[in-house]
Amino acid sequence: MGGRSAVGNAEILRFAQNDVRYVRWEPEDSAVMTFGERGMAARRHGNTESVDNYLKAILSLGGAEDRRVTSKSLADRLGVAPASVTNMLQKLAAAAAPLVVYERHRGVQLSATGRRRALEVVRHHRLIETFLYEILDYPIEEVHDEAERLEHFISERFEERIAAKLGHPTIDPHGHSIPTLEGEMALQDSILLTDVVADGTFVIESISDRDSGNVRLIEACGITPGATLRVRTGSPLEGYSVSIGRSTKAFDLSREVAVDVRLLPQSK
Amino acid sequence: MGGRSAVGNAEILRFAQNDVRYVRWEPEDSAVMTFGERGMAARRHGNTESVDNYLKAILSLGGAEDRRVTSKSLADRLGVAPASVTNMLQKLAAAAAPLVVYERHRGVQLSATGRRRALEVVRHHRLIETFLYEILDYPIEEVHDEAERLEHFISERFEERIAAKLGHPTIDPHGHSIPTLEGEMALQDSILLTDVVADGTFVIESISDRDSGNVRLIEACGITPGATLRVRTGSPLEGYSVSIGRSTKAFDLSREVAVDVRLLPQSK
DNA sequence: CCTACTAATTAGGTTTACCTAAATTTGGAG
DNA sequence: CTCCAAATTTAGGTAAACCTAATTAGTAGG
Repeated sequence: MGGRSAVGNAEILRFAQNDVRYVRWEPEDSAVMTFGERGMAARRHGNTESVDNYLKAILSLGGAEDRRVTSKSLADRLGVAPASVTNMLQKLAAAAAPLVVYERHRGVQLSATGRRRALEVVRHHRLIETFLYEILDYPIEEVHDEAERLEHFISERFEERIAAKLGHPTIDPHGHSIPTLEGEMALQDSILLTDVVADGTFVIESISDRDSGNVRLIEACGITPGATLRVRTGSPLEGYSVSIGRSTKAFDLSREVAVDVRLLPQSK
Repeated sequence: MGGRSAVGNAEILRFAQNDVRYVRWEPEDSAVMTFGERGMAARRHGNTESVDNYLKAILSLGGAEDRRVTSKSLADRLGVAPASVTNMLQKLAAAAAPLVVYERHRGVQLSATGRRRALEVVRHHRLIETFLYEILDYPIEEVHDEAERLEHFISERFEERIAAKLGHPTIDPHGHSIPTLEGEMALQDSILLTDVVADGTFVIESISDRDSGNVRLIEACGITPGATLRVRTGSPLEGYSVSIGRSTKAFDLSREVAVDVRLLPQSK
């Protein structure tokens, strides 16, 4: 608890609270209680870990606009064979309370039920990350893997308790917004560092947590959500030269690393 | 935070530290790395959740003396069919680094490797219970179920961090001792409340966490590890009349509830 | 010593979530 | 408008962990 905060600074917090659009969906069929606690395969909320992971992947790949997601992209994201994806999608779509909308050969989207569950898992993930970072003093690059495992197994009570302990945070340590209990997630229109075309100054919105090596590297430069970043683009071979705040020390980031950094236009 | 302590009072703590015998085993074959991270079924440490549960059950039913455990008792404990137990035991015994010693028709015991793993899981369970109770302010009767789920999925880092945060506790909120990182567990020679034959005064050692209803009921009477209990036995129909400390208010406990309470002889 | 009875095992199935290999589709290039 | 390569789907399998039903081993009583 020594000077760490889930929120980088006041600036980004203000932004998050003002410039927000909500994705909402009606709780049409609230219950997913089709399973009968049968063969011990169904877990805590009725979904298996695997199902949860498919839902999360579809949410993430479909983006806020809810684009159709291809089997191939899911297979790549989840590290399974395309045929496995097809099987799973068929099962998810055929269920009594379908979690996805699926048409053979034309991709999937989440159903209302599926999206609700996906956001619940994302909420768990981000609350756990925040908790590990704030309360258990995890190194930032280790929170993702632990959260990825635990997100499937915590109870509602656990979720509620850590949220309370953290003061109901809205942003996780990587700068990602935490969906609410009601399943709403704030959207921010940030851009990738790799999409910056002209030199300029930005506020760091978030860091992708997919590669822990990159996270460590990025944070080691002082690139952390809420900080100010000055970008000098296109300078060396495909890299980005950046400096933090009013520091004169510049860091060169490879394109591969830069793609994990998202920026907001400098507010004023 | 808030006057709660995993250890009932100084008395029991002193007892636990003095009157301790260790169960130790040499780390003959440290590695259980036979699995190849294959079909996604193998988890964090190589064992599946199910395997861990069998090991825990064998440890618990075999007791400190490491008695042979029957298939039937395992089936009852785990809530599975006897045939399933046989299957699993055969698999565990046949592995490259066997987790159990098993002879058909004459029960199982843990191997050195199996016991180490079982104690590790018990350590996780009890640390998590303590953590939920102390840090997340869970009601005592809810810690068991949550720990039962999470114990299989936390990393070494998580274990280490919560242990540190809690000040490396040796006893969980139910009064059970927490195995050390090295796989040693303190043994206390406590007796069941139901084994008390003559009226007397005792120190409450621990409360079984198997039935959350009983836990709530027992703790609601003020029966908590470390407290002093005066027992008046055989009074009503098979029940026990007990009172706490120097209180004059007596509670009647059914035999069914009393079996969940373990006592230490009054120290002096 | 032989018979019940219970415990334990074997045999044969199911479900979940994967995989590989062999069709199919689809969509874009020519 | 045809053809091909990439994307998908179908078909057929595997490994975990269960289950039920049928068989075999122990063991206690007569």
